[in-house]
Amino acid sequence: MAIPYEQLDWNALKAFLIAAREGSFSKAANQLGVTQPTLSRQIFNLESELNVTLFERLSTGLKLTDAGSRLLDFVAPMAPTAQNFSLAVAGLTESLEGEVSLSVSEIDALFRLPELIEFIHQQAPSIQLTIHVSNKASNLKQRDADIALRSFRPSEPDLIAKKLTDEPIWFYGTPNYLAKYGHPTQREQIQTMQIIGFERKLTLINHLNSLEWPVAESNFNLVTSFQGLQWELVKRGLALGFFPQAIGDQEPSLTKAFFPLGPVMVLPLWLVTHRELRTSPRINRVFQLISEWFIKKQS
Amino acid sequence: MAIPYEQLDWNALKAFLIAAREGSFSKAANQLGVTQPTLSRQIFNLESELNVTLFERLSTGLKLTDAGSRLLDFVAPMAPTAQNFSLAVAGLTESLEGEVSLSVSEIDALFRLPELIEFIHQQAPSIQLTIHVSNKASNLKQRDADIALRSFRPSEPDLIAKKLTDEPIWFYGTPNYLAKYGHPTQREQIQTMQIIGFERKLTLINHLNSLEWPVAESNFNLVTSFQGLQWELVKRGLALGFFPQAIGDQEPSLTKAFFPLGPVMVLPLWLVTHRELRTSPRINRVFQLISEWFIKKQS
DNA sequence: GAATAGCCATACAAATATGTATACCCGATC
DNA sequence: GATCGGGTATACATATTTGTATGGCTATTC
Repeated sequence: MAIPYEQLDWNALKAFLIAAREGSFSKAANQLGVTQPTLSRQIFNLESELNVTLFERLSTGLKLTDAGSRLLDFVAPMAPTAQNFSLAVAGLTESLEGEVSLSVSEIDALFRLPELIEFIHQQAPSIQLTIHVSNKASNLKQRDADIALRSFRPSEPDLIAKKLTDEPIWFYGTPNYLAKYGHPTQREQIQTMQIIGFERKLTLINHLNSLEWPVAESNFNLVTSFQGLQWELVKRGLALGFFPQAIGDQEPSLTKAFFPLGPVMVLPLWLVTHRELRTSPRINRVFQLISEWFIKKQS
Repeated sequence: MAIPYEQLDWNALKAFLIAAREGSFSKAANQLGVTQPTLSRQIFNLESELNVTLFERLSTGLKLTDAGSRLLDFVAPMAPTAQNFSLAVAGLTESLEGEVSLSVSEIDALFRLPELIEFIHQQAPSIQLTIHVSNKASNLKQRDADIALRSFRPSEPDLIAKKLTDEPIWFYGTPNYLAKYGHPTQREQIQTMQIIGFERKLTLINHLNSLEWPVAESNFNLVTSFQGLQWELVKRGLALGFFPQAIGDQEPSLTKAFFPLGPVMVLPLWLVTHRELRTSPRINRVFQLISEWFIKKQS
């Protein structure tokens, strides 16, 4: 009855292979990084377990038994397999080629990624980028993506995070829309205006109220979570919208509203990745390139 | 730089394989015959050594990383190899087919083996017998043969020995040769007779002297170590010869000399084998058959 | 023949691995 | 929402393995 391979001591099989190759416990022990008595005991234990004498011990070294010779042929292929595994490990940990997945919000995908991807591709052309676009927080722990841009600090202790910037978020509108309301500069003036809303608008309303913006549901007649549509509706002069300053200021048809009051809020932008940053040169490289790009953009 | 396969922990590779297959440390631990914390630590150590994260740990179990998936493909072939090895072990320890080598002296080869081999072949036809004929003691430890018939007890502690019989050794001669010397019955009468000598005849002379046979070099004018020729020369009436009683009595043309004085000496006959008797069904079987044959021959 | 080097096996002390117990997390069910 | 079952990680006690030191054997060299 054959012992299941799960129950076999694979290190003892390795020891058998090396001892047979070297013809000596002393020499094989050197190769294995153990001492001769240890190896002697390991082979003895293997022989006991298998109920087969693998070697005769001579004072001049080892002599394979017939059984030993025969079994050696069966176990020998494990060595090249293990070596191929080790080469694959080295290839994985040392190579800059391969795929890195990046998770970003819709607005970042529309306004930042074109330029950022061009930058990354110039710096590391062998890296394949896969972009996941979602406004939901990517689950990096479950490997939805390797790297994410997020506007909140990650709470998972396993993730690695770097803060890229603090982004002012302003109300933006067309000059015509703002002229229609007299170029408002007081918070109370917002009560007669429209703001593009998200799906969870009660949360948004409460949050703006806590920031002392006296808004109500009547200010949110247009609701969409798709940030690209928000952008287009604001550009058509239908309502105000919230946008990061770095993005809003790039659009000539939009201008900040309530300018003397400053930004509505400030959101952090975090670059997040999972533990593999420490072992994957590719992920590490992309992480660094994104970081550099934001630094450049701020200077 | 790839780690040499000798330095890899093959049991950890096995653990990786099984954990990936089961998708759970708890289940894999069961398969491996260890506990979950042990397996958890083993994989942690492997990840540290390889500098690669193989699994993400979820409270619902394990999720292979990209790296883990990729490396799994490289290490997977080790499992069938190990299983083939285990099957080969089982085949070796359980099979009655295969070769057994037997070492015997010339005289046994000539007079006993024909009948013994026929008996063994009838009882175990799948076993291949290889017969080594030599008057030198076979070195069983060095695997010159699996089993030996010897007229002295083995001194090597590693060998397994069974005493088959105590063989009387007689002087034999033709009736004509004995009549020529008056059918001798006194030890002194041997001084005028010829005895077939071995190559080391001084040792033989000393030994016979110690047994109170008054012989000298002049009694050994014919010397050969080839036992078959000794036999033929004695049958031609040229001299006396020493033969085991069981063999000498089978030859009608020969008769015991000095019969009232009894055998010249008594030599034991041992059946010897190496440790593999305990693990090889074939060797065990041949050992037993030989033993049985001698028992039958004596009754 | 004596000395030396190389080899394997064994006893005892030290180091390492493993098992037990426990805490925490998540998902499913009631 | 509370409970249960399944899962992983960690601390501490226990068991096992390994290293060090030593002895015995053989082959080679002087």
